[in-house]
Amino acid sequence: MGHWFVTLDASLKARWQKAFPDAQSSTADVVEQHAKSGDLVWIASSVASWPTLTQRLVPMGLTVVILSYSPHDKEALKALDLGARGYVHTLAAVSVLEQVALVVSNQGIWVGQELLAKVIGGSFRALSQRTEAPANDYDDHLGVLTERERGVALAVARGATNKEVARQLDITERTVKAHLSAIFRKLSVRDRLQLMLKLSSTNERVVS
Amino acid sequence: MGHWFVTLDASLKARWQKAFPDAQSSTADVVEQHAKSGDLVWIASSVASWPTLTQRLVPMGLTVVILSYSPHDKEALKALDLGARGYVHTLAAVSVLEQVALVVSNQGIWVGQELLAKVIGGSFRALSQRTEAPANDYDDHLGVLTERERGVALAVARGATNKEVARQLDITERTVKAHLSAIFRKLSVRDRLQLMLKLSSTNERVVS
DNA sequence: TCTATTTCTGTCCATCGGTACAATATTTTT
DNA sequence: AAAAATATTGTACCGATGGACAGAAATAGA
Repeated sequence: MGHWFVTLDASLKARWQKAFPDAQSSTADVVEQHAKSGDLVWIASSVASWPTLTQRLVPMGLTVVILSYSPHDKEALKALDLGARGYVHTLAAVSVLEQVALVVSNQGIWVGQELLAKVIGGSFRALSQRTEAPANDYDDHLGVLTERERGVALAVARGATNKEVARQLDITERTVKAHLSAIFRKLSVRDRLQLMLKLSSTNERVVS
Repeated sequence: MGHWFVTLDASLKARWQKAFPDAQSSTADVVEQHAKSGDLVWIASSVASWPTLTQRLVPMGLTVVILSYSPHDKEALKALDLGARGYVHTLAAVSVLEQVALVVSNQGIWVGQELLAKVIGGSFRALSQRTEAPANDYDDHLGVLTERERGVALAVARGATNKEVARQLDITERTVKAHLSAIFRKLSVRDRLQLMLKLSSTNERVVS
């Protein structure tokens, strides 16, 4: 199994070479063309194209780990969502990187404990609601919305612009506005900011 | 690193003293006032106020483990959601308690394997990374801002419009815009929505 | 004292966001 | 079948937002 490093920061390469002496540091293109199935690819999130790169590499059978200088849950979730199998601090100790390599190359997923706790906590709400409370906080806010409106509301709650929502749902921006007007009226909020607050207050899952 | 025990059950104290001879058994108030950052606090779930106590202790930099006579998934998830880092049976073997202490005091999370398997379907590994530099998340995001910029950022994160912020801080709308421009640049966000997300993601306090 | 930082303000302008009028087609309910 | 709800798109209007140029006063540090 080979290791590949993708970064713009030259100072990182020395660090990584130390952790994995037989690793190769290269560009996105080179990795895409020469990496073999099963190889492990470490990508710095400072590489702007890391999401698309991840999306391309994962289907090729490569294992991707994202490294971030300022790890945060949202980016971690995005990384996992795109198929990455690990999310670590760029400056994690070499011993940690070795452990990460071990875990992810054996079908494991490596993620920080804060995120893990949140994921578990979020699942808890979903589970407990189904088992004992049919009327849940999901319905409290989003239940009055139609399926389509829910989709728009969630996209907006993630910070998307109207244009982005339109692209995501493959409808025109005008339609997004129409749905939003209905959402605002039904939920009694004045704009997308208040909508965001309303949803995030009781429905953390919108970020995942 | 000190150990603190919070319980109403006197019989537990002897047990815990055996596991951790240098530990202190005391009340919630005492712990809150004397425990130091990094200390490990064991709380029996028979203490009715354990959720609120956990919520107060975690932000203080304390590591919290909840002990339950009748462990169940729902309570465990609630504990984790509140920031506890471990959930164990009150009568777990002393050797187990020692392992728990080792894991949680090294940034790990301890939960029963049944729960872990149930919630995450076996795809996650309960390994954890030690994220160095535990600069708190407040400074992570807002530390680079000036005092005034922080005020503007927090107001906007609560969903206020520029006009409202201007009124609140008794400055012109133009000044609010100037501060916002600086905030966006410093925090690398494109607009107030992303700012909102960035702040609420790791700093729940701003929205509450 | 000089400099850098911070705070506050101005105008202009392009874009975004939301509403007010719409209309049409599809699906669901009665 | 008729009615209601849902999903879609259009034009026009206007306030909100954010950047592009600014400038000026106060404060803190060297």
